[in-house]
Amino acid sequence: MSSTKRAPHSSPETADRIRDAAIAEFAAHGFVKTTVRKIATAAGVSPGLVIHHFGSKDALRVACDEHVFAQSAEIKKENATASTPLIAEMVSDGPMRTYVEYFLKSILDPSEHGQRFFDHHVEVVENAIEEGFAGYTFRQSDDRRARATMIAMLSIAPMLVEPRVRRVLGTEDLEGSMARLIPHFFDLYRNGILESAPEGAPGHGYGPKATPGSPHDPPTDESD
Amino acid sequence: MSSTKRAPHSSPETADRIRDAAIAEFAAHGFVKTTVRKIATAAGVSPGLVIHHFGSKDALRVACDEHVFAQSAEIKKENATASTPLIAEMVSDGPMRTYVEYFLKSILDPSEHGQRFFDHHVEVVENAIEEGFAGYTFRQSDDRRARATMIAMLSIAPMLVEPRVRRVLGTEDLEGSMARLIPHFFDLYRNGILESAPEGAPGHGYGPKATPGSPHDPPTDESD
DNA sequence: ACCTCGATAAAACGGTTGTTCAATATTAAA
DNA sequence: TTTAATATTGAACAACCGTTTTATCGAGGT
Repeated sequence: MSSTKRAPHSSPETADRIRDAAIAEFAAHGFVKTTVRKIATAAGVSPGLVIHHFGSKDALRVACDEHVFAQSAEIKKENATASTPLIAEMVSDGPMRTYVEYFLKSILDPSEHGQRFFDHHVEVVENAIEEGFAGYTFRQSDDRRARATMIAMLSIAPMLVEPRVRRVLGTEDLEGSMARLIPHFFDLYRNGILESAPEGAPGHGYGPKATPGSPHDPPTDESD
Repeated sequence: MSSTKRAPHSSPETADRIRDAAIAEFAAHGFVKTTVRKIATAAGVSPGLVIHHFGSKDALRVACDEHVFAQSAEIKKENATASTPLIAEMVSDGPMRTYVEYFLKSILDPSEHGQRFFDHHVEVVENAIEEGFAGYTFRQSDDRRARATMIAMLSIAPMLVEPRVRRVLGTEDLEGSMARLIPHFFDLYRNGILESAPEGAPGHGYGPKATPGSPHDPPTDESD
């Protein structure tokens, strides 16, 4: 028994090629605009074969989700002991950048898939806040979850609107935009951006008469 | 000569009703997912009438762009002398909130329309940085444009990912999520979030060996 | 050799899309 | 009242969507 049951006909990695083409298309144009026919053309196969291998467009998306999740986890693991900083890994070209864009498209799409990605990202950030990250330590807060959520938002916001930033700053690619913005983010993280607050200004609240009932018992976390 | 040439038949504000329905649909579901038929149903007319009044779906979008831009400018003007803080105006229900969501959907859509919105927003923020805003003053920077771009990003990021934040924090609506997050944003703006940096850490740069050529002559804006 | 089975392509199917067309209704002007 | 013009509808159109069907081909097992 030779036990190789698959690949009776031609290439056995055709399904992988279709999946990779789908990931690239989804990452570039989102899920609604990407059609099965475009994926098939990009993979060099017929539209029917895409369905044959994955059952449906939605099932193909699930397969892409799992592959992106697993692969980016592996890249992160390799990167933990490597010399490349992971922020540079995200910005520079390569598979990780495609995965990040896939991840962003998932978050923006109002479907269940993206929620998993975002939940996981907040969890990662929450750990980074407590244990430090790349030598940096963070000021803690009573409401750890909300603080981690805010920082998670800060970390994905630049890539979400980078195509717009490009035109405002005159930069030509993601690396250029980031090189221009990152100094300001570091300055924000270290020193804040406010120079002075109006007299009698509270540490938070929208303004004078906002949130009359304090709806969710917001923790007072003014550290000093 | 009575000079009223329009409205020979029934309601003359039918076109306005169609436009408002389109704005609501675009703001809620984006441009790709919104169909002419859904707009027509929401406005209580036939699909053909939508095209009759605006020519095409894209031309309708242009009309919506202009209306949203003009109306939100007017609301801002009214708000400048009113008691309601404009952040509360954005978060609370009402027409402004729909316009903000329309604005966000435009930014995310890779079309020319959203760029105008983002450019304008950065300009508004740049003015606010120089002249102060609601009693707050901001630390300045050499690269004013990049700093304004960063702050503009920070101001729209929370609403971009709020649907995801909802599930992470257990909040039930936009107001609840913001009430939970805003204290942390104020803390970030006033004090930053870093407690300590690794020894020999520069004020910026991705990490140890990043940006070897200093590609865009980033301004050194460490204020102190 | 035969048989089976999965990979694959080509075509077709039903549904939805944006848009057009023909017909009707209604009002302003003559 | 007649006429011209526009608002409005309902049906139809071509294009495209995801999916199904049909048929062909080739490799393995027996």
